[in-house]
Amino acid sequence: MTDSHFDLDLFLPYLLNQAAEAVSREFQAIYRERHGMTRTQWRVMANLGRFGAMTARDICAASHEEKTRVSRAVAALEVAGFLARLPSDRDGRAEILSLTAKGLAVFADLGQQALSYDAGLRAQLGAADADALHDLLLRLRALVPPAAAED
Amino acid sequence: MTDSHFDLDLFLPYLLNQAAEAVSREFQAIYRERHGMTRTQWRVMANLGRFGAMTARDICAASHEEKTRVSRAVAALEVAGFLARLPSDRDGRAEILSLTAKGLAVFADLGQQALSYDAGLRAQLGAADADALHDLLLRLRALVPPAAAED
DNA sequence: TTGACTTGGTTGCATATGCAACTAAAAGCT
DNA sequence: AGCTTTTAGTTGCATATGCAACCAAGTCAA
Repeated sequence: MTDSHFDLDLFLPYLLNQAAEAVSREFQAIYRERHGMTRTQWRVMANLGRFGAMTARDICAASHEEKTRVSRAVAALEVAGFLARLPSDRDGRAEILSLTAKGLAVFADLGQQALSYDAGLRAQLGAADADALHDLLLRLRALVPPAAAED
Repeated sequence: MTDSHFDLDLFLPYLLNQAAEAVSREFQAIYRERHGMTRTQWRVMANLGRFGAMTARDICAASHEEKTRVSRAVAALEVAGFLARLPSDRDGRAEILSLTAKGLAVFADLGQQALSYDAGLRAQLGAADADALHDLLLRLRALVPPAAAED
């Protein structure tokens, strides 16, 4: 991006999106075909699988997602029988979410898939470059102020 | 991603999306607020601005986008008076798209915004790291097979 | 020329999402 | 206690998108 004329192909936001879309498209096929799940649903599962029972709010905070998205994903996952809600005894508004046995099985499956997909990606990039990328992405995310929806 | 339990925060596709979304959200505010434009619309403009007159098909090929998306973006941009369609004299199906004077002005504006946004991003990452990121993203995009919709 | 297949582009339909408005429970404050 | 302000979640509405089906112009081959 040295010259004064604009070239999309040198534009970081564009490249980021292209790469993200390309990679996501591939992995999406997995959770979609195997469990009829949407990306947000998969993320919710991933959070519950990793951290155990937590509220929708916690998931929003942990995964930088908007509450509407999470709310709908949770509803769908409940219908699918992957998670259960329990009223919180500390806060009458909140609900404690946790994976059902069925949900745990799905998470185990997708977790494995994710690990191997990720490993494949890193192998193709080379370990050192993959780590560098990982690091850069974290820095980028941190650079940008959080979504307004996170208040 | 060394252990066998899956952690979303170490998952490259997830990080890629987070970073892309964070960055896009910011820049989106610009073309959205200034010209009421959607991301695909902005990309179409960017292609036309950079390459001059071309068909929708060419845009799809150049920007790895799906034809439906491009088709609708073109329709909206035409309504907004940013681009014009001319029947191709070589192919009765194709239409040659080009920016109107108004469209060129918008492109000039957004091009500048993009350049400076990109420069800001690169400055925050540091020139060397920014270049490394740029390179990694291109490699990533190339790694993944193109969308099925591109046939 | 005629018929089969490909290709540029559009449209219908179903779904995911953003945003704003809304409900109900908590917290603060006086 | 009584009142205002947050906060956890949900919902309505408008819009963007994916996918498959579709139309019309081209291409190819006999």
